[in-house]
Amino acid sequence: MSDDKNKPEDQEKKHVNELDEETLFVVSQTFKALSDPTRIRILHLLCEQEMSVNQIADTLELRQSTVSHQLRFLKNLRLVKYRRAGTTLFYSHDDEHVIDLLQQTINHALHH
Amino acid sequence: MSDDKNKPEDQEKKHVNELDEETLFVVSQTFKALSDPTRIRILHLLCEQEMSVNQIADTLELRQSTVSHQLRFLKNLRLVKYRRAGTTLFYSHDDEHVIDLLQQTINHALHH
DNA sequence: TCCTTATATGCACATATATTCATATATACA
DNA sequence: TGTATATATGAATATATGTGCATATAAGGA
Repeated sequence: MSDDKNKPEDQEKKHVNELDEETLFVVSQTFKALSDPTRIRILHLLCEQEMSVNQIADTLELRQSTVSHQLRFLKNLRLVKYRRAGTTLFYSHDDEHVIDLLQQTINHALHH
Repeated sequence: MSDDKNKPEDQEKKHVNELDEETLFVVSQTFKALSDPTRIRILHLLCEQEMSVNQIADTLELRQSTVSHQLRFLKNLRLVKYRRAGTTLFYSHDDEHVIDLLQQTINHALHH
């Protein structure tokens, strides 16, 4: 058997730019936001319409505090925003790119 | 101010299909794989070329066992594969969709 | 002001996760 | 078979994470 097959170090070695720390942080945070089933369910809801905290909790059968905690997490990453109407806060998604990643991955999972 | 603005329940309410449990699991696992800086660095390396466990460890300045543990994680999700050459295992990526998600997100982070 | 409703927050706790060390396994070769 | 090299694995540990309870805050209406 030929040696080339086992020695990728002999090939033209492409230089891979190591990711800088900030990029690494942003990327990992983005995926971390999407790695929890509860947050996925919330964002999936908000794909289509804005909803109040209690509407989300009722729809997904979650505690109000659980939803509030996760919305804070998503808000800190600027993945959701809200508008106030009296005492009610209507949340909606605020990052098209992240919603796009989520939709892609859901579709991929559904069709495979 | 008009009432409509504050009553999304008056709007035609689109029915949002709740994600089934299996889809939710697959999607969250996929993003979980990409949520750790070490795994991101490994996958980013493997975007461009296959590498042995020790090459990865040397390049990224990680312990051999750390790399091996993470590769097992990625292998279980079929995100990487390997070929054997003697005692050496050359790992490469094995899921174009996931690599695509990673590249998109890195580019997005770099350009914003 | 008092009461009600909607949401946020702090704390506690259980669970999940990433890493390391030490060691086991596997392959090649003398 | 014995040795060297490459990788995998198990146990231990420190840290991160998600959730629930209780309570605080905030806004609106009587």
